[in-house]
This record gives sequence, structure tokens and C-alpha cells, in this order.
Amino acid sequence: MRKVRTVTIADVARHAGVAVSTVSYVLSGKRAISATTRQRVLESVRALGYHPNAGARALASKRANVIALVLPLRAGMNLPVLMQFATSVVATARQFDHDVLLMTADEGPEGLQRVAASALVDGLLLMDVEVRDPRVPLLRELGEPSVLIGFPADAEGLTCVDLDFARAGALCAEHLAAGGHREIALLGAPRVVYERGTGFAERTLAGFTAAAKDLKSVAVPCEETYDEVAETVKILFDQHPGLTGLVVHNEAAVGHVLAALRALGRSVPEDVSVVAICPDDVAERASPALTSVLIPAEDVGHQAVRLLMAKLDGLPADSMLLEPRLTIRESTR
Amino acid sequence: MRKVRTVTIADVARHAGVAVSTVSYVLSGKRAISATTRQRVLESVRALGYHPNAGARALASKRANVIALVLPLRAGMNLPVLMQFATSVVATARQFDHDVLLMTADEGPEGLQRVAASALVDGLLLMDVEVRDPRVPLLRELGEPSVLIGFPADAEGLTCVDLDFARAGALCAEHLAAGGHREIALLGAPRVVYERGTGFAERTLAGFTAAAKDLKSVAVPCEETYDEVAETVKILFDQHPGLTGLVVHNEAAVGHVLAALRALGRSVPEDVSVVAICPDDVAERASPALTSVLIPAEDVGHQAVRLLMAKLDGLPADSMLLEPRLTIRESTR
DNA sequence: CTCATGTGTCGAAGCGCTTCGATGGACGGG
DNA sequence: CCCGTCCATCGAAGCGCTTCGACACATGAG
Repeated sequence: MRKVRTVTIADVARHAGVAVSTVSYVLSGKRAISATTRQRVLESVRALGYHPNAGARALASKRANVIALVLPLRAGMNLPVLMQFATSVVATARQFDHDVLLMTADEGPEGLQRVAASALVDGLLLMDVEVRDPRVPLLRELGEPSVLIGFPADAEGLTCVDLDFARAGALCAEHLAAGGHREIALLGAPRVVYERGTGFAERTLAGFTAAAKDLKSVAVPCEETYDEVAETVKILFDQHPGLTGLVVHNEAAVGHVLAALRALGRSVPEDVSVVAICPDDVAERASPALTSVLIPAEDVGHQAVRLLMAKLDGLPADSMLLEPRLTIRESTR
Repeated sequence: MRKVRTVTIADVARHAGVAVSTVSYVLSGKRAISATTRQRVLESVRALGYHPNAGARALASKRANVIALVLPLRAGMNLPVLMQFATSVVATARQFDHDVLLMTADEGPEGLQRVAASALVDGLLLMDVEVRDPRVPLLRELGEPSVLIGFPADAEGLTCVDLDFARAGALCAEHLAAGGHREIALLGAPRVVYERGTGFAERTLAGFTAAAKDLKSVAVPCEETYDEVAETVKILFDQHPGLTGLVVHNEAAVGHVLAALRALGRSVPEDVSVVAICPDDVAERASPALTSVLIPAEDVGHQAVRLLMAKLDGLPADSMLLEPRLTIRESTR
């Protein structure tokens, strides 16, 4: 536990034979410094293994170079996507020389209040935003730079990023229609997700329904245990014997749906075509590999951070919807 | 975007009619303050909505009140457990008045170097530690307080926390043996996990094998796509027709294993008893509900933070193994 | 040759907090 | 009644960094 006295900017300045402020300017690039001096300073930095003290920097510059990532972590969430998302947020933030503070919703809105007021973070990234999200009013109140993943009911004045789920739902329906299917169904999120009014579920449904207006179509919520899924699928086919196309927008249930179809003796894609809205790895791991619209978690994370950084620099940042992409695999014809 | 001038400790002091240092002592409790003064100060704090500036506090006290959570996020990991874990880490850290900085392994060991040297964090929590983990030597070098989840080959002088996987493996075998099963198998993690030398997989295997020494037993790795699982299960029963007990230590494959058994016409638990090592929610969601040894992610997270906090206070902190608990459900007899 | 104009560097004043030593008053023992 | 103690509070010195204004010197225009 050698508690070495940490290297400060003063040590670097002394070592390089310049003033403290000169070192600071070399590092920040905020004033012109001659090439020779810059060289000398950078060498001293390397030689001493200098790392600026984060607290001091934050105090003096009023910028912590940290952003908060707020994950609600409620039931019925899609972990793999969330993880991909978190990873890409961290990676992108690092590119902008920022770190990421992890917050869960457990602390509630006061948590946001706290980190913002204490200047622990410069901005907020909220995930899994609901249509009627309790955090949104506070967010407006706070006036802290922020970006939301998902769209609340009133997105006026907020910066939001999301996959265009309506397009995704429509894309699935269109793909099935193009394959000649005349009667199709949407298996959605668990009932509780709709009741909570989570935007993405509703928007997918709307897009699906609109695109399927010339077909016979039906949409049902879908729980996530094998038994419930099997039940749902059975009822679905009992009530709609002519059904030949299925859109599954429920990551956790995808495997169960396929198992249930197997159990019912309906083969995919011969008897039923299945399109999923899920990450690629899930689609590829399924059997048969699923035609799917992927949730571009990586891209969403990247864009969200980009927008937040823009806001931190005082630039305008408009909301954006990311275009979905359909990948055709073995589960549709 | 009302950029209100933030409330400082000086504002509070003025409002309460005391010195700045008095406010500080009231808030930290490091010196005795009379009840009446304390009251007055606390009221001012509330009235003004004061939140100490994190940077200033870190600078002056040399404690950032932030810990780093390092998630490798590699392939073959168990996301739900990881999430539970992360959640419990955040919650526990908050109880100790600390926040959590999220780091991925992308940045490599220099990332640890960086956050430690910049005093961004007071300590490190490393997840998913491998037997031969490249981060471990650096960690020793760094001399930064840290706690590892998992045990590296040489844990000497380090503080590690983990489920006692050897006991877990043994517990499963013992449970099956007690049920009268004479020939049992372990379906483990994907092959790559063993090749990487991830400790928990090896230790489970060892515990299972030791406990099954009076039975006929076999252990095989297990991939995570349905087709591969089905294949593995089929081969397993072809080669071991007398097999009646299965231990599954692979979260992602559990569902597929049950589906494969259904497909082979073997019913659970009539023909085959199945014990899983997985979180409770997965075991409960399966059909039939699985007898399981849960991975006490929540507890691991809690203990890990507790130990780290102890170290930050200069107290000794010994490694610990958490005792597994078997829950009997419908999949064994 | 002088003066306005850059360039590159320096010194010092904070940023908001913690912490150490000092101070003043209340109190009881001698 | 004086002095030593103890308790509650205060003032001031940093913590390591950024940033502003000042300054020294070089440069080119007039």
C-alpha cells in the first residue's frame, strides 16, 4: 500500500521549468503555447505519470467531466439490450473524455436533484423513459442538461433519442404482407408494460396496426413464462385458424414462442412466419434463426451521448428517431 | 434553463448566523456541536436546499465518495445476475453515502490507473474476475483499496467475495443423490468459459464431481443456442441411458434444456430430475418451476460494498465465500 | 526609431470545502 | 476569588486546479 504522494500540476511545472498555468494551458489547449514548451511539458507529464486531480479540476472549472446514466431497472426490461446500451454509453462518453456515474431509480427524483445540485455530474442520461414519467417534470425544473432515451408524452423542449418503433412495427407487418400473408398477429410486451404506458410498446403497436390495415390483424400482450406464452399462442391460433404471420416484440418470450409453436406442431417458417423485434444475438441464437428488426442499442447510446455533449457545450440538440433495419433470416417466407 | 447561482456552505453559514466551519462540523459530525446550533444549521440547510459541492469536498477531504464498478461485459455472461448485482452495489453504496462510477473493461488496465490516480474514485469493485486475470497484478501495483467478485489464482493479500460454487455444485449432487438418483450429469457453461479458466465454472465442477464420487457422473460444457443444447442433451442420454438427474449451471441454456427434454419425450420430474444453479426468477419462470441453487447476487453486491467501505476506513477486510441455498421446487423428486 | 500589435508565459485570485489550532465563556476545585 | 478544564465555536490555511489580467519581448507598419 505504498501511499505515494500524488503528482500535482505544480510538480510537473517545476520539472518542466515553467509556470503552473502554462502546464494547464498545454493540457487544455485553451491558449497558444510554443511547440518547444509544449513538448517539454508533455514529456514531464509522461515522466512523472501525472493525472489531473478530478476534484480540483471540477472545482476550478465547474465541469466534473462526468455524466449520470439513470437506469430504472424495473421488471419486464430487456437486459441484453440495456447492457449493450450501457456499454456504448460508457465507451462514447470516454471518447469525449467523460466518465459515467451509474444511478438506479431507487433513489427517486431526489437522486437526480442531488447529483445535479452537488455538481457531481454535468448532465443526465435517462433510460427507459415512460410516456408519463415522473422524472420529466423534475427534469424541466432542474434545468440540468439531459437527454432521454424514449419519448414522454410531452417531449417539448426535451432532447429524446429512440428507435422509431412505429416504423419497426410497420416494417414487420409490411414484410409479412409482402410475403403474401393475409392474417397476422403481434405478440407484444407483458400486459403490465402497456398498463404503465411505456412508449415504445404503444408505438410499435400503432405502427403495426396502421401498416396492417389491409390485412386481418390482431395484437395481444404476452407474458414471459413458458406456460403463459404457450397458452397465449394456443388461444391465438384457436381463435384465428388462418393466422400465418407472427410479429414478436418481446425479447424474453421469443424462445418460448418458438418452443410453443414446435409443441403445437406448427413449423417455422413452413406453417408460420415469425418476425421478431430484438437484438441480433437473440435472433441468431434462436432456432430457426429469426428474421428480425434489431434494436440498435449501440447506436442509440452513441447518439444520446453525442447529443448530451453538444448540450454541455451550449449547442442546440434536437430529438431524433433512429431508422429500424430489418434482417431477413430463416423464420419467414 | 435558469442557471441559479448554486447555494454554498457560506450561504448556509450566513443564513444560520454561524461560521462556515460550524456548518461543516454539523454536517460531518466530526466535532461536538450544541443541539440548538445544530438545529438552526440544519434548518438553514433545508431552507436553502443546500447540497455540498462534490468537487470541493473531494478536494479538501481527499475522499471522492465514489467507488468504481468495473464490469468486463464479455460474451457468455449472465446478464440478469449481473444486473441484480449492479443494482445492489448501487443501493448499498448509497447507504454508505457513496456513488458508483461505471467502468467497462474496454479501457483496459490503464482505465483503473487513470481513475485511481485522478482521485475520481476512492476504491474499486471488480466483477467477473478470472483465475488468471490481467487486472490483478496492476491492482497490487496500484495499492488502491479494492474488492474482487470472484477469486483469481493468487488471492493472497486481496479481498474477494463470491458464492461458494464448490458447495453449490456439491449441494446439487447431494440433493439428487438423496432423491435416489444413481447416475447424474452436469451441464455447464459454454466451452469457451472453461477455456478462459473462469473460476466459478471450474469450482462448481469440482464440487459436483467430489460430491458425486459414489455415483455415476459425467459433466459436459453446454452452448447456448437451442440447437446445440438439444444436440448436447440428446448425445448425453444416448451415451448414458441410465441418466435420471441433471444439474444445469448455465442460465441462458436452462430454458432450452427443458424444451429439449420435452422434445425427447422425457418429462420432468417423472423421468428426469433437474436442478439448476441460477437466479430465482429464472427458476420460477421455467416450466416446471426448477429446484435451484440461487446465485445470491444481491448479497454478493452488498457484502462487496461493505468490505470495500471497511477498507476505505482502514479496517481489515477478509475474503469471504457465501453459502449457497437450495430451494426445492417442482423439477426434482 | 517609435508605436501599435501580437505571442507566449507568468502570477495570483479564486472555486467551495475540510480541518487544525485558537479563543472565549462556563464551571468547579482549591 | 483565581486558575485549570472542558465545551462550543470561530478564523484561516490550504487542497490542486483553471482562468484572468499583466507583462516581456518580438515584429512590422508608419
